Amino acid sequence: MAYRRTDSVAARLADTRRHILNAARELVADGGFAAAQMTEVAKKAGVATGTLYRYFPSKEELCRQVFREVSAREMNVLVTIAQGEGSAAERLESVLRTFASRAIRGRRLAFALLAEPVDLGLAEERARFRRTHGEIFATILEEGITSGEFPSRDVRITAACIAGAIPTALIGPLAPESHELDEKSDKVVDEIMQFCLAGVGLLQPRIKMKTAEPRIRA
Amino acid sequence: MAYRRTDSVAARLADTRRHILNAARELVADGGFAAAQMTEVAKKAGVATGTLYRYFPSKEELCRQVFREVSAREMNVLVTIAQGEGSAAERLESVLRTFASRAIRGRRLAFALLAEPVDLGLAEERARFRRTHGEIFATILEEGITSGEFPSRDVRITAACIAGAIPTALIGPLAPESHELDEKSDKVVDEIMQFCLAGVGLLQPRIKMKTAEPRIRA
DNA sequence: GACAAATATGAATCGGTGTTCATTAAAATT
DNA sequence: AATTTTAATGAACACCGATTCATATTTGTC
Repeated sequence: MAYRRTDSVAARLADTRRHILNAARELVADGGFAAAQMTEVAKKAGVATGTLYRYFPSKEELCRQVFREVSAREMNVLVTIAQGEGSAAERLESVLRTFASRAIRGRRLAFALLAEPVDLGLAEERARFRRTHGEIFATILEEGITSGEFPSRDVRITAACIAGAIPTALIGPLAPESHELDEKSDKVVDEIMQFCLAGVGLLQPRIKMKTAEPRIRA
Repeated sequence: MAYRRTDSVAARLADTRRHILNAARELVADGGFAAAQMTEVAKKAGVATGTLYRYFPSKEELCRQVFREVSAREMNVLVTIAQGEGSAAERLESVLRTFASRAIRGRRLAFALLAEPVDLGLAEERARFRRTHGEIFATILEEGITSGEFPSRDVRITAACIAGAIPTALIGPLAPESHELDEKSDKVVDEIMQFCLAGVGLLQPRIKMKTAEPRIRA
């Protein structure tokens, strides 16, 4: 009779796969994707390099997977807020603040996702990531326009502007070394939000300065 | 007696150097920096690969030089406008429109400068490029705030927002293949400007829709 | 024209990483 | 226990473009 994959084996395989992904993510989290070399990933995961290729067809796919997992977490947070309670303006405000302040907290990872020089494959994932951000913003904008909270605009373009403005404004401060943000971060976030909210044409951009920071861990 | 470099030789050397830079720039202009391989540059410039290394210490330096030349041209255009006649609001408007519409015209080159995945060395040049954009915007903003045209803001952060918003909003459309812009470009530019001008808090953002396009070639 | 110095050449080399694969170990079936 | 199938190993390999360097050519002096 032929060989049959036992549950316990399947579990161990899944476990190894997780280990590999976690190892890769940790490397990325403190050295960027540049630090995610196959040898290092293998070492950190406690497997041989060849083993990596039993779980992922190539380095590119492994990295993409890491990118997707990390970015999916961020996007879920934003989507939850975007689809939650409150007026469009309130939700936009909350989404923007969350985006920015989470990026600041998870600096290195955020830098890797948003700004680190990466190769073609990852650049593609990054583009997807940006596009999704844009869609989240665009949805809220549409609702806000419908409800009369915002003036009429091309929501795609406006959303793209927001999706570009936030990371760029954060990048100087986001650079792996800079600790400049540890004190001024609130101010930076407020300033960015003011720009974006005014940009969409929100008429009373009174920013709630004392909103509690999002409590989900990075 | 010792050898002495003749004028005619000096001229020829300078000429070769130019040829190399031009060849590289042309490759970048229609294939991005990825297409600027030393072999290709040499072929296009009509010299041997080894010769390249008599003029530039490394590929990185050659590419940086190309980046600087191309970006300097763009920045000069913007600086000229920024330091020109008119109210801060008018100049900001003009700078933004020029930035965006020039990027659209020189699509491939703009994409290479602003968005193409590049290696560390070029990423550094790109960061410098962005920073300079920011400074140009920031200067105008400061003047506008002083003159009372804009509300008071942190000009560095606001400028960074603008410097990020424009390229990102253009990127989808800027991607090498997309011809989507050939028709809609005016609309896209207007929409981006509306966002940015509103973002800085310009109170009457009546955009001059019929401003002549800048006439300097890309 | 002869000699020396500078310049150009391009095939061969090098370097760094991702990937492979012959071999070994582990797990499942009879 | 023997046999077969799957999983893991890691040293060797492959790749690919940047870089080098021994050689040839051109230019400058006497």
